[in-house]
Amino acid sequence: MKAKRITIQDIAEKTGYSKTAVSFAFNSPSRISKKAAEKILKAAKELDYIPDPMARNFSLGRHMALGFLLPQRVEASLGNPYIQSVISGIAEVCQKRGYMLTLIPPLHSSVAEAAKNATVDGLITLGLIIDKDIRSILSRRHLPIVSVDGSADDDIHSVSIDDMGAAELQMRKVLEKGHRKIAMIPLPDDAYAKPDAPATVVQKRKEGYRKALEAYSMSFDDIITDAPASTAEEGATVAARILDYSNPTCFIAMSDAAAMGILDVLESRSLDISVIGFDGLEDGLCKRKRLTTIYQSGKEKGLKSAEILFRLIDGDENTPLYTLLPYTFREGTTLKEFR
Amino acid sequence: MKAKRITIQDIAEKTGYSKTAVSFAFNSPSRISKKAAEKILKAAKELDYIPDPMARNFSLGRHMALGFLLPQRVEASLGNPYIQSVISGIAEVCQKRGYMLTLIPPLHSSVAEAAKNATVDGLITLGLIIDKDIRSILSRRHLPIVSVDGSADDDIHSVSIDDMGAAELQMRKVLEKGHRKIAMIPLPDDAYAKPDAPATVVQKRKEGYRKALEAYSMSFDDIITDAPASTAEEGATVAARILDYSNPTCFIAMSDAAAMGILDVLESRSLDISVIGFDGLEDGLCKRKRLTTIYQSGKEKGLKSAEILFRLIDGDENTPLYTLLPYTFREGTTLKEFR
DNA sequence: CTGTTAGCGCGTTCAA
DNA sequence: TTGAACGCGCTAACAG
Repeated sequence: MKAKRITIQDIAEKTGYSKTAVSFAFNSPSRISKKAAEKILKAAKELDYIPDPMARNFSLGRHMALGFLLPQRVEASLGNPYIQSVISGIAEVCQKRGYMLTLIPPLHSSVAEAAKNATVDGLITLGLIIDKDIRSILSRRHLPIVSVDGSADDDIHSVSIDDMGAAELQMRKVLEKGHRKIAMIPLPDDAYAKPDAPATVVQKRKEGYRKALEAYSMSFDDIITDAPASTAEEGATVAARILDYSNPTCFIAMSDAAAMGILDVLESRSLDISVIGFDGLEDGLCKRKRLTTIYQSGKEKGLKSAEILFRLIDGDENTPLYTLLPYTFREGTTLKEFR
Repeated sequence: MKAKRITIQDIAEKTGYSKTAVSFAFNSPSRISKKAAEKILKAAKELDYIPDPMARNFSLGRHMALGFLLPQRVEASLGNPYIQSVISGIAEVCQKRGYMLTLIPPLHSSVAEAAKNATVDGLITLGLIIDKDIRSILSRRHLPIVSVDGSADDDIHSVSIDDMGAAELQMRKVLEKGHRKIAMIPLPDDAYAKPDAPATVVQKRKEGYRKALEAYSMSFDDIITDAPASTAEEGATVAARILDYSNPTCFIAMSDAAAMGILDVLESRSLDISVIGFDGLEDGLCKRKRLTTIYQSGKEKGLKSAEILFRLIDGDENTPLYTLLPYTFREGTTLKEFR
C-alpha cells in the first residue's frame, strides 16, 4: 500500500556508486565519468527516482519561492482586482527566475503568525502596516521583505506611488469642474493595524484631499463622508445611504471597485451625478462607459516589488529603499462639469 | 555582517537542556516540567529564536502548502478572471486549514518540469491535460492531484461541469431564438497538450454544439468559425475579422472574457448582433449591460477541488473520483430573438 | 579526472 | 528528560 520513497541511497546501492556520485549525476554530470552518469540516470529511471525538492532546498538553504502575505482574509484579498494585478506582476518575475509564488493567508487571523511559518525566501506585503510583531519575526528569520503601498517612512523597502499627490490631483480635478457638494468614500484602513502605526495610504490620501480643499478655502467639514468601501458591493451600499440623506453632485472613491458600485446605484436611480475613481483597473471589461479615474499600475507595483525582493535575496547592497511609481489622471465619461 | 542563524542547538546549550526538551517546549509543553518550558521559552526570546519552518516541515514530511499548476504562462493564466476565481476558491480552503497556496508557473515552458520541483503536499491543475510526463512525476513523488476542467476519463480525481451538456444548452438557446447565421469562437486548446490526450473541455463543448445543431438538421459546416480566443482582446480581434467576411446574427463564445471583447467591437461598429458567453463572471463590474451566458462557478470549482485534494492528502480512501458541478443558463440582455 | 568518506542542515521522535 | 538516530540530499576534503 504505502510504496516507500526511493531515495538517493537506493540508487547508490543499486548502481554500486556512492550517494555523492548520484548527486553529481543529477547536478553536475561533468564531475563524474560519462559512463557513470548514464548508469546512474538509467537506474534512477528504472526505480522511478527523482531527488526530493524539499530535501534539496533544505540542504541548499533556500525555498525557490517568494511569499505574498495576504493583508486580509482570502475572500477580501483575492476578490480585489487591484490586488490580483499586483499578484500577477509578482508572479511574472517569479516565472522569469524559476521561482514559485506562495500566497499566504493570515493564520488564526494573524499575519505575523502566518509569516512565522512561511517557507519562502522573501515576502511581499500590500497595504499592510508592518508592526513590531511582524518585524520581530522577519529579523529572527532573516527574511527580506518588500512593502507595497505600505508605510514608507522607515527601514523597510517599499514600492508605492505618491498617494498624497495623487489624491490631491483627484480632488483638484473635481473642484476644477465646479463641484462643491462632494461625497468621499475612503478605503477601509488596514484591518490589522496597530495604534503604533505610521501613516497609511488612506491617511496620506486624506491629507492630499485636505490640501486640495484648502486651495479652495474648504475643509473636510464641507464634504460628505460616510463609511469606507473597498468592493463594488460596499460602494453601492454606502452610496445608497449617502443619497438618502444628502444630494452630492460628485462622488470621489478611493478605488475603482467601489466606484463601479456607486455607478450602479446611480444608474438604477437614474441620477446624473459625477464619479471619479482610483486605480484604473486594466481588465478592459467595461469600456462602454469609461470611469474617470486616477490611474496607477498594480502590475507594475508587483513587478517592481518582486525585482527589489530578488535583489535583497541576492544580497545586493545597493537596492533602493523607496521606489515611487507614476500615476496619471485618466479622463473618462463619468466626471462632468458642474454648471 | 552575516548574523548566524540561531538554532535549536543554541537554545539547548544556553539553557543546559537538550534539543529534545527545547522541541517539546515549543510543541508539547506538557511533556516537560513547567519550569523547564518557561526557562526555554524565555531563552528563546532572548536569543530571538524561532524554529525554522522548513526544517520543521522537512522533519515532519510535509509542506503545509497546496500547489496550483498554472496551465499557461503567468500573463495568460493570472489575467484570466475565471482562473482567478478558481484560485480564490482554493485559497479559501487553504486558509481554513492553515495552509499556503503556491502558484507554480511553468518551468522552462514545461508544466512537468515545474511539478518536479514543487514543494507542496498536493497539486491542482486547471484545464490541463495530464500527460504521461506529468503522470510519471506525480507517481514518483507520490503527489496527489486534482484536475479541474481536465480529462475526466481516467484515474485522476477531477472536478468539472458537464461541458457537453452545457454547450448543447448554450447552442440550443441560440437556435431557439431563431438564429441560423451563427459565429462560434472557441477557447484555445491546452497549449501543452500532447497528441495522446483524451477529450478536452473544448472538444466536449464542440460535441455539445454538434448535438444541438443536429437537432435542427444543421452541422458545423453551417456555422462560422475562425480562430480561438480566451481574452477580451483576442475576442475583439477575432470578432472583427469575422465581421469583415460575413454577417452573423449571433456570436457564441466559450468564455465571458472573449464575449466582452466581442461586445466592444459590436458597440464600436454600432451593430445589433446577439452574443452569448460562457462562465458567468462574478465580478459584478458590468451590471449595466448584462451578458447572457452559461453560468458556472469558478470559485465553487476551486473550493471543491481543494477539499478533495485535502481528502487525498489525509488518505481518505473514499474520495469520489469525479465531481460534477451544476451550470445554468443566465438570462441577460445580449441574446435577442431573431425575427 | 573520477570517485568516496564523512559531515552538515534543523528539528522530531524512539528507546532508554 | 535525554542521547542518538533519522529524514534526504549536498558538498568540502581527500585518495587513487
